[in-house]
Amino acid sequence: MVPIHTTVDDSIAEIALPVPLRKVFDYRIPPEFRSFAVPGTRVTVRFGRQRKTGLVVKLKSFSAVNPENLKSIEACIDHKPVVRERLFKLLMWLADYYQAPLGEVIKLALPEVYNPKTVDQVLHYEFDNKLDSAETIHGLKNAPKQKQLLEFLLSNSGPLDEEQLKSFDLSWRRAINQLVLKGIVKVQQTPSSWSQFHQDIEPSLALSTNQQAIYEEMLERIDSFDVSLLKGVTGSGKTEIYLQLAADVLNRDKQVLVLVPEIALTPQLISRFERRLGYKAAVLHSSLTIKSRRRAWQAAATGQAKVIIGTRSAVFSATENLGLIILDEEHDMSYKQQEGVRYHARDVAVMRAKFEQIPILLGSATPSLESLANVMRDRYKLFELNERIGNAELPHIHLLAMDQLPHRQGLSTTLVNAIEKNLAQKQQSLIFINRRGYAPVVLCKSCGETVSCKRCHAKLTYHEDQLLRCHHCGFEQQDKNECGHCGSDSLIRLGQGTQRIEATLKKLLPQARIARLDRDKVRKKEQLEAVLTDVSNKNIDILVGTQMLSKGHDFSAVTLVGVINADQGLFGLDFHSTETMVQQLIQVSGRAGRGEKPGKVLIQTDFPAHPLYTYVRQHAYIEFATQELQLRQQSGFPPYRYLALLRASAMDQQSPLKFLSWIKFIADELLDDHTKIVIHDPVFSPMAKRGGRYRAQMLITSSSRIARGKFLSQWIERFENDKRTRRVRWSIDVDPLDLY
DNA sequence: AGCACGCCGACT
DNA sequence: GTCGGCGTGCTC
Repeated sequence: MVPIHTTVDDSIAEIALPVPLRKVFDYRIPPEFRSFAVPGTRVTVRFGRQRKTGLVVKLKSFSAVNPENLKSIEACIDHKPVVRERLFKLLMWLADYYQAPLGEVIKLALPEVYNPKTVDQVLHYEFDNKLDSAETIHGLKNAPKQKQLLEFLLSNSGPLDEEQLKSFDLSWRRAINQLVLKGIVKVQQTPSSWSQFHQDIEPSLALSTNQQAIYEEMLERIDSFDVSLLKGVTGSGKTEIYLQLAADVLNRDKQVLVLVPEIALTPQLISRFERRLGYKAAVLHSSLTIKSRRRAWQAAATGQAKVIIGTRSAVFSATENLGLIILDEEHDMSYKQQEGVRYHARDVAVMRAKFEQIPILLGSATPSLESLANVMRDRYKLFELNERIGNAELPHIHLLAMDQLPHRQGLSTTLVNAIEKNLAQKQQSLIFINRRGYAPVVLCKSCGETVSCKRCHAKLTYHEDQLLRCHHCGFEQQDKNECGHCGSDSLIRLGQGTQRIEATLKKLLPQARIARLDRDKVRKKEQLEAVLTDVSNKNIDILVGTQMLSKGHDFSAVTLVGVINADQGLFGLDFHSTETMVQQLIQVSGRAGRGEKPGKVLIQTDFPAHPLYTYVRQHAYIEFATQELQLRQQSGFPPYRYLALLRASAMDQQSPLKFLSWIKFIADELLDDHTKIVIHDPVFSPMAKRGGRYRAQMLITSSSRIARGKFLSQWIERFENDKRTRRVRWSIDVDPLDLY
């Protein structure tokens, strides 16, 4: 056969566009753009009748699309790739693994990429020195704000950037714009600069023998892909190992990426890394302003920022020369995105380390069962720090059998007495309860009905501000005196939330300074900081809160921890709930007695004989995990089988189930071999109605990750474009954590 | 997701 | 008569 000779000219580009379509689109590259339109650069294209910014994924010479239908790239935005190859590979892996459209993944990971206006520029403002300053200031006597701002500007030599002006006054922009309009102040655009170094540096601490051994072994693995799992009880000095390892990587002129759970990203943590490592950290998290996020992102991407600290989505930050990833509290569920592209930042971080050929360090006092299973499979290397630094001992954990103890309003007298004694000794106590609000149930005594949400199958929680709130959809209504069913006025508020516990404690211990920490109290980050500062300055004796309390905050002076209502996790619906419960109990216990004085933990329970509490009491986490892993294996749950959950919702009750039954039928046709993939029957979700929509779901389990991936993409392709699909809202969750 | 086309109801 | 509701179809 005569070979067909054709020129490979790479005149076609595959473009990823920010649309929820599981494909890339082919466009012709006009000759004048050939040198610019390379993978990782942004281009403008006509898409249907719209104009869109897209990212070049790859080049090719032929397209399967009819040449008449091919459009051309309109313009190139960049002169060099904004997403470099390794990161790009990671995003493509992610789109494939989580069954998400590539364009969506790019939008999620790099929200700025699709904004064509993204430029690395900062505005600087300067007094126009052709004018006479004294005269100009006098002329502004009727505009005090502008006058003040101008004086501030003049008191500094040279131009000031937006950050600096913000420090003068939060409403600076209005005034400066006026000054610019009047021609008093000149604006300049200059490339943003990043001041790399942090001023005051703290020396490193001496490592214990154990820490030193771990550190040295990790150091040997610093030049290649390697996953280390550092299991260290609270107060055992995990962070010191992070810091010293990070310092070594920085000395090799490489960057360090530090990932933490959302709630743990506090100024204290950032400043600790900065002071110890000597570099200013680029901080990335979801609630930053676009401008400061862009600055930090740019600093990381250009390699100016050596230390990058962030939450979940920071796992995607572009880097110049990444040398190490540290992921703290690796068991924390907030690493899993629970909407849209449902990725798990821990798993993505490990993949990223693999693509970058660098080590990754996962740390936790209570490692996830997935990670421990990976240790058993020899994929991760386990390091353990089982003792606390210095003289600190692990806290003593006692169970309070609620059926045998007098109690009122959910508080046993034993616990109250212990708090009181602690208070008398001027020591702090922490009370942990996993429920917000005042009372989780409002019940009519005469007809037995409870007040529930109109939009969800859930009971409304009574809050102190006389409002009944739904904790699932945000619905609120005024508290009323009459029962909606029988009209009687005998409504009672049952059960305890954080607010009622706080109120009861205030009544019982009027001399105590009590604070509360939950989502209602601390809506904003600053409020959280304020409470934490109050606690560490010893302005608070008793802190009542939800699991927010268990996340990484160092309350060094707390010597007593009380846990109310710990039993919820014992009979949870999820395969995951016992793991989470034990982790939470051990994590809150870890808040007790990190300083000189020993800590005490009191757990109120109705089931003191339950075996889970034995593990908790003995701090036997690894033993618990080993046992639990056996159960997971026997019952066919992760990490031994791989799951995917298909969810569907609609305004009417029947459509979601109908849809799922239909796609199950398609799946059964697709699968000739049922040994590797099992599709469960569609069922209503445990909370069948939420936010006004009816929900159903279907679980898929597989013994093979690869088989699951192949099946899912074939399956989705079959049903996603069918008009029956459009009657429902559907989503796929690969490796789901919540099965509801 | 957007955006258009298209076919039905209730308004100046 | 037409303004606008959202069902359906398409985007290289």
